[in-house]
Amino acid sequence: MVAALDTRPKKRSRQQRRTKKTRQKLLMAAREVFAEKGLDLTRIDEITDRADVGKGTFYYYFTSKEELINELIHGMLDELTAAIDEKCKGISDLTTLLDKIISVHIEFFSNRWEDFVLYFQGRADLTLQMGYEGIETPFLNYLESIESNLDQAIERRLPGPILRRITCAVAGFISGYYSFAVISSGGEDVDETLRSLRGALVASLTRFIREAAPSATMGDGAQV
Amino acid sequence: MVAALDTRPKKRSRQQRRTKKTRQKLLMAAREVFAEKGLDLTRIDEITDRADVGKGTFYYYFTSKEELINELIHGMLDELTAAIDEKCKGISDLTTLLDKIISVHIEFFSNRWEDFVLYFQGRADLTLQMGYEGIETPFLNYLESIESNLDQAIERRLPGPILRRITCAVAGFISGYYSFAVISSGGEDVDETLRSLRGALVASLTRFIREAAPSATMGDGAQV
DNA sequence: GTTAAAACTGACGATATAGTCAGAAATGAC
DNA sequence: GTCATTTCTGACTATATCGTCAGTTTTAAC
Repeated sequence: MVAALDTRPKKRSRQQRRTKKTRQKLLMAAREVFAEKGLDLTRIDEITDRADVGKGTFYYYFTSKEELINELIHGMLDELTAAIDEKCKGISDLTTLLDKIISVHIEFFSNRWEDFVLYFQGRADLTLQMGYEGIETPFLNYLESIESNLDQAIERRLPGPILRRITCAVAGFISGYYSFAVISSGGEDVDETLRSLRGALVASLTRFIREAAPSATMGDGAQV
Repeated sequence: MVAALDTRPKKRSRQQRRTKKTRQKLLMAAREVFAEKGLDLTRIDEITDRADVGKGTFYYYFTSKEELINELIHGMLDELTAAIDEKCKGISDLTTLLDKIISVHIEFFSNRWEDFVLYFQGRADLTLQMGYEGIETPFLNYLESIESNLDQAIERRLPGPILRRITCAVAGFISGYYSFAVISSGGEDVDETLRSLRGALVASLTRFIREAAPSATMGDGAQV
């Protein structure tokens, strides 16, 4: 009962690899289909077809589409949040920080169109009264990550609600611009387009924060 | 064949009123359900139930859910676009114009949550490869309305692509902020929250445009 | 090789939704 | 009132999707 506890951890590796691979095939297939037809209209059969596994296999790994969506969005946002934390930790200059936050987003979504669709569809789902359960949490974590980094870079401590508004604005600006750029650029060069506006975006966000938090830091030189 | 052309226009008013009312009931019911469950997951029965008409009535007025969605989004965006055109026509000062554009959005969506959901869900749908047909046009009209007003207020003529980028940014910023504010404010005081940031939003957008279009107008005084 | 456990399958029954249609009810014209 | 036209109805059929499960294949352990 106790002795036989770790007989398996290494020898089973073949099976483990197969399991991991199948699971991954399902997740990747789902990401693709979601980007084509949206979360709601995607059918399980379509996912399993694309993953080239039987339908039963899906239910062997997931209990429902909802669980799958949760895992995908959670995974994507956790990764994005981690990237923000890693790249922005300790930056105390606001402009530098904003520049970093934006470039993390650009790099993250670059060549990962499916993930941006997940991000955007997930967010749209949050506007509904009856959306998918459990999506809210990773989005709040994501916001909190941005928020704590901003908090660090703004010397003066701002009241919670104001800081939160600013955070929403920063996150909203980035994704909002991104999404509209998609409509009119036909979807190709969104990264490039965003990249070219990065400087202006940073400058205006810096200004936005100073304006929204009137007494905040003005320490790093002139106003411009 | 020609003489009997306008015998009916006035006398039929009772029936006409009924028709209009029923149609309206269906549209309003759909708006509500869409805001609860999203475009895709809304079933026809749910709309007709809420509108308190038989299911067949839906198909008497619309050929499909897609047509209904088109009409709703088209109507909403046409109204928003018209409001922008009306309120912003002829404003030549960039800051004043941006302030107006933002306040039009705030006023428009104020107490019309269902319309904001339509707006946002519609936009999310545009990120998909296989979304609803015909939604793109009204969104492009909407962008063009903002664009032509911006073009007027920026003294120097900007190259098309750059102007378009700026337009996307303005539209994206507004709706992006709006949508994130919803998540963390619980959905109540979004209007108020946005209103309180309007000044900062205007200032930073002004700056953004000047930054994104380096040689653009600097005529109205200093840099700040 | 044998045996047990884990991974996988796809046909199947249950359920849900779309869209139709023959007829009912309301309205307009007289 | 009658008759014709428009509007409305909800039961019905056809179809699509879900989730299950008895059985097959693969892997691990021996």
